[in-house]
Amino acid sequence: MIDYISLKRCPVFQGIDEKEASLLLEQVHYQIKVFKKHDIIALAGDQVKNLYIILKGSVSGEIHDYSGNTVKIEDIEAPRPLATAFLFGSENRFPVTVVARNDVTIFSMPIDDFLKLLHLNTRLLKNFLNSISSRAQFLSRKLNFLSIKTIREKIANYILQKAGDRFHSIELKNTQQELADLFGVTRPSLARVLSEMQKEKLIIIDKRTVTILNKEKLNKLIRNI
Amino acid sequence: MIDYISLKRCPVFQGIDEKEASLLLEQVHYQIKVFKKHDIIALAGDQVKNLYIILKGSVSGEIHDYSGNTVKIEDIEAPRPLATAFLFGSENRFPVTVVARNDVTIFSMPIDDFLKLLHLNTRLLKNFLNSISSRAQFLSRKLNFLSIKTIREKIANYILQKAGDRFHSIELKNTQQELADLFGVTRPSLARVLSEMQKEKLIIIDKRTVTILNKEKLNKLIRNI
DNA sequence: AAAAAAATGTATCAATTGTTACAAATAGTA
DNA sequence: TACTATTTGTAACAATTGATACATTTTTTT
Repeated sequence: MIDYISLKRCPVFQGIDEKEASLLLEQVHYQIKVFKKHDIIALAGDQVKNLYIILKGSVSGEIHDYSGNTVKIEDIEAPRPLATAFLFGSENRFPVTVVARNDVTIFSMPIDDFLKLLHLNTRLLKNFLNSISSRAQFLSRKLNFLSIKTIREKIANYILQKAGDRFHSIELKNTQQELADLFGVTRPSLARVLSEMQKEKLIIIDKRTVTILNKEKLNKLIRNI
Repeated sequence: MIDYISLKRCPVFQGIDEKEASLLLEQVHYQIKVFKKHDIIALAGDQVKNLYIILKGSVSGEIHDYSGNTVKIEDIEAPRPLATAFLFGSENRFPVTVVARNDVTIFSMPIDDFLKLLHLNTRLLKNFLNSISSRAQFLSRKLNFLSIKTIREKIANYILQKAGDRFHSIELKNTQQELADLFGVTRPSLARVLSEMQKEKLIIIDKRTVTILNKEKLNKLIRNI
């Protein structure tokens, strides 16, 4: 029997208690798979035939370049599910190669069994729909952000979003280089615009602290008035 | 009673025959709404309270930059559903403004009723999961596309994707303005780059037909070699 | 505390794209 | 066909960003 403590931490199983879960899991097939560091869990292009949930450890999603170089796309840690947005849909294949970053334990259940569970339990269905929707929403927000054209607007957007409604200053957790990557611009370009915005007294930057001097103008910037 | 012919063409209702469908639809509430060209169907930020399926016509999903610029994200045509990925999830709001591109008829059903249907019918559930997944997959591809920086690369990418492996020429279905919106650039800029690429004998454009002259170079462009 | 590494500020010049404007070509319609 | 609206081609100039380089500051390591 599976250790349900890890599983219920996963968003998909939230709000379902152990008794209910064990009743559900009795009716379907599932496996617990163990991988060691650097093991390949799935290859890019492989069909996704199972729901995977990482119970322990973390994996890395990688793309292998034409010249054999490896580009890391993202890390996924327990207790997150894997590639839920690719379980169904027209192209249900792994978009990346999944590699174990350390010792990894994975809960695996065939799609059809999972579908059965979704039918048996409303909470599970709602959870899963929420999970997959949130993923799409995340992508959509990313898309919105990328469609902002000028660096200045991106900065305003980023700062105001971080600041929320209440605060005058925010603490940056990233280096300029990381921010620049996030914005999809070069580091010197970002620094230049930050510096301009300081000269215009929109913000003050002191080390990693950004203080908002003129919230109105920042807002107008976003709205491009 | 609704004309089921349009509805069953929608991926969500695929494989469900008229008898079955009418039995299902009897148990829930739904509406048919009609819009004219340029009507706003939903504003970005509006809560998604209903499942929408386009029965007739087509709509455009747009981000309105505050300076009045419009970035078209995509066109959705009958019989596709609308914003399915935003029915659930933490932020169930329209990510884009939805505008009618012509005379549009839309089928609308409250979320709770729809959830009820998902429980009643496995095929429907599977269809819906497929739909929402495809959506996430689409967004993911879109994100990749938007992260391409130069117009030249975007064009190469677009043309090669349209062309697939076999053909030497493709037929554009969009005006330059629509393409430019899709790319998130201005129309003259797009035209300029297209013209340059013609001069460099990468492509030939005759009216709406684009002929690929140098596939290798186009490929290299994408891969940034 | 000293040395090394990383991050930041800034400058210059090149490349790309935006803005605006207008003529030419094409498509749509009476 | 003739007229109109839409689409396309192109040009000149402005604005933004990229690329590169290097000094300075800050952080991390020894």
